[in-house]
Amino acid sequence: MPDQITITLPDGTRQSFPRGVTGHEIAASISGGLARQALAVKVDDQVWDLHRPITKDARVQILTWNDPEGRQTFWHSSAHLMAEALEALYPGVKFGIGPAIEQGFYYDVDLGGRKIGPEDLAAIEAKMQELARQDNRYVRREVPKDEAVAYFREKGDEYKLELLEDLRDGEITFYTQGGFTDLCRGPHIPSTRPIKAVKLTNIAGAYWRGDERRPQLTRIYGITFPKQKELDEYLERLELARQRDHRKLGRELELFTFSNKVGPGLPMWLPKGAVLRETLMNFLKEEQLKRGYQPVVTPHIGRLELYRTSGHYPYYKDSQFPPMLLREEGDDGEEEGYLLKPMNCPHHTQIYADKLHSFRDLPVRLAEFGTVYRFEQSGELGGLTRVRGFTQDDAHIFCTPEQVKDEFKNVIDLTLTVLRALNFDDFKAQISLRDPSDADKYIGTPEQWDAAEQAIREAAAEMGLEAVEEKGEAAFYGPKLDFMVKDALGREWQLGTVQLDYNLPERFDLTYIGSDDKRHRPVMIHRAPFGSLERFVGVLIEHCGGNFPTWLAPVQVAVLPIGQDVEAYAGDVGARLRAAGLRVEVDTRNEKVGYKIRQAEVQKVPYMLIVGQREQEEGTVAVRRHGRGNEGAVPLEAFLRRIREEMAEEQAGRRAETSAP
RNA sequence: GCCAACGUAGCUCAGCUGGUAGAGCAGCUCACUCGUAAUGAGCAGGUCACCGGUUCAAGUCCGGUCGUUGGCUCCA
Repeated sequence: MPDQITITLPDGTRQSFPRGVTGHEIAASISGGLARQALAVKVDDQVWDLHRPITKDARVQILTWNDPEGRQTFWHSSAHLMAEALEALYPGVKFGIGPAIEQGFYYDVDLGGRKIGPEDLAAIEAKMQELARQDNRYVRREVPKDEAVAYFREKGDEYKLELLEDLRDGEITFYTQGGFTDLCRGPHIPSTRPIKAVKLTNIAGAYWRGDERRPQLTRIYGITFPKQKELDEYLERLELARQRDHRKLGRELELFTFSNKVGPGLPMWLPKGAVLRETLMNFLKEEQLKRGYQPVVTPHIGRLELYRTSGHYPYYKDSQFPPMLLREEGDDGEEEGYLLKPMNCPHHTQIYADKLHSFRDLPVRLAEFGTVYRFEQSGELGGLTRVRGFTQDDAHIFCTPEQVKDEFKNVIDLTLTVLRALNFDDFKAQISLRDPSDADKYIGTPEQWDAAEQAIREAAAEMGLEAVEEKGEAAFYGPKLDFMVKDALGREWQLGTVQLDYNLPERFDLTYIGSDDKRHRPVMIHRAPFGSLERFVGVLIEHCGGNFPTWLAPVQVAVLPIGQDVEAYAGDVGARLRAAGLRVEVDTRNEKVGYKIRQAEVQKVPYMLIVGQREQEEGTVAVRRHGRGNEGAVPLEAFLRRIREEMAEEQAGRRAETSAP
């Protein structure tokens, strides 16, 4: 064996190093700065400790704080540091698992009957910082299984013992830093020193191994940074997120509300929120008409038999409101009654089945803003993003297998139109494919699936839509294309969805007559560009921080007379704008104009028109754009042209005009 | 559904180790008639989420219920 190995760096350069070289040594050979910043090293596709010897040819990348995997390693090591602090403060504490997460880390611990609350976190943080300053190295050690078992048996940590049961001898490693040793696969950063800023963010209960029959452990969440400044920035971002929280803005802007008396998870739209919602719906209705959709309307309930046929009842009984029973179990052993609809598709199949369809009729596109009710688990409810009653911008397309690709293109075009009109520039498309190793799970033939998956792929490509493919993510009844949207704070939400369905046409025995004069099975496509109006508006509020594009703003123009002597003129301005189709409020309250401006600014009204004697004499309005301040007086007609033009451009997605928050 | 924290006026929040509630904003009234982010004064507003217990006495302590939030689990 040669004593030299070849290391390939990310830029493609190859260098020879002595066998057993460490990531740290490679970093040092590149630059002293890199060696100081290095947290871990990626060897081929695995992240390793910086001081672990590399013994064969490999691709090597030095990981720093700037690499996601570097931060993960940093946070994983921070979890160990927190565990060390907990052991110091609460002797006898037992440990579950303590991984890094997207933003920070947590550790599940058993405090043995002791309780800790948010007030204890500061002490733990202080202890962590004290320990971090000791600059203790994270030392990796391979441990025989019996020795590992003996260690945790002695320590009395049954959780680690259970974890050990699943591990094979020879694959077990311990990591020790300072006085704390943990069963851990690693990797870790070289020492505790880089952990400078510590914030423990939350305490929550979590079952051991996610199993509700197992003991409940205390999960402590935290995040750490190499610099205090970065922690400060992180906390600032969190504060910003709170400012944009749709629940807070929804109340402040009077968009929606909840009432205990109505019930949890059942949102009510206030007048301003309802305007917003209707404006969105009208926009989509127009776009759908352009694309060959036909509106339909169906009732809010359906017979249980309908949902037995569709397969939704009783299979999804747990997440449905209990049925309205007319008859308990009858002779056939089945109850009879009605169900509040959890989906619109069964109703739509019956509209399709209302008449005999020729292949010449297809595709049939049935669209409805259908309100559905699902009994989400109480712990899942939250704001508008998870509710029990919501309206889907639902449509079902019945088509031939050959038409699937064009229909997907049509829907992609529609969805992109919607996203552009709302300034969602940063979205992700995901094609969910079947898991080829589990063919039995799926309805339809492999040939059908291959064709459908290929059709979706091609549709996305031809529409210029970059989509990631996820194998095994498809539903049992068909592949799908989902749109995930990031809000302004980088959180990801699934909104729009397009799903192919082989199942329902089969279950409802839907047919069309082909050119061969025989009956054929149509394919069904479920699609919803918004997904649910409720969730979509919730995400939209957070995306724009309540500063809606002008075409959507509940109040588009506030007319603010300076004194009572110009109220008549203000009223006239308001009337003319309203006649032009704008949503206008005229503020004739007996207040100073500064106060009225503040009110309109706080309510995030896009345009304020201040009118006084001067404007009245000249037939002008003094325009003030939300967040920007006074822009001077213009004739009312000029303002009307401006705002109309702006809204048209916004809807076409040509302008990303958002006023300052 | 499970765990934890929380629940005081429409909103945001005070209320120490138990001694029957307080501010700001919003609302109403009055005065001021005002030129680009809060005019002043006054008034009114609470079964302290609900139910039960401990106590001479409960917003405060204990138990339960409901709700909210954060997690866990689930999501046609």
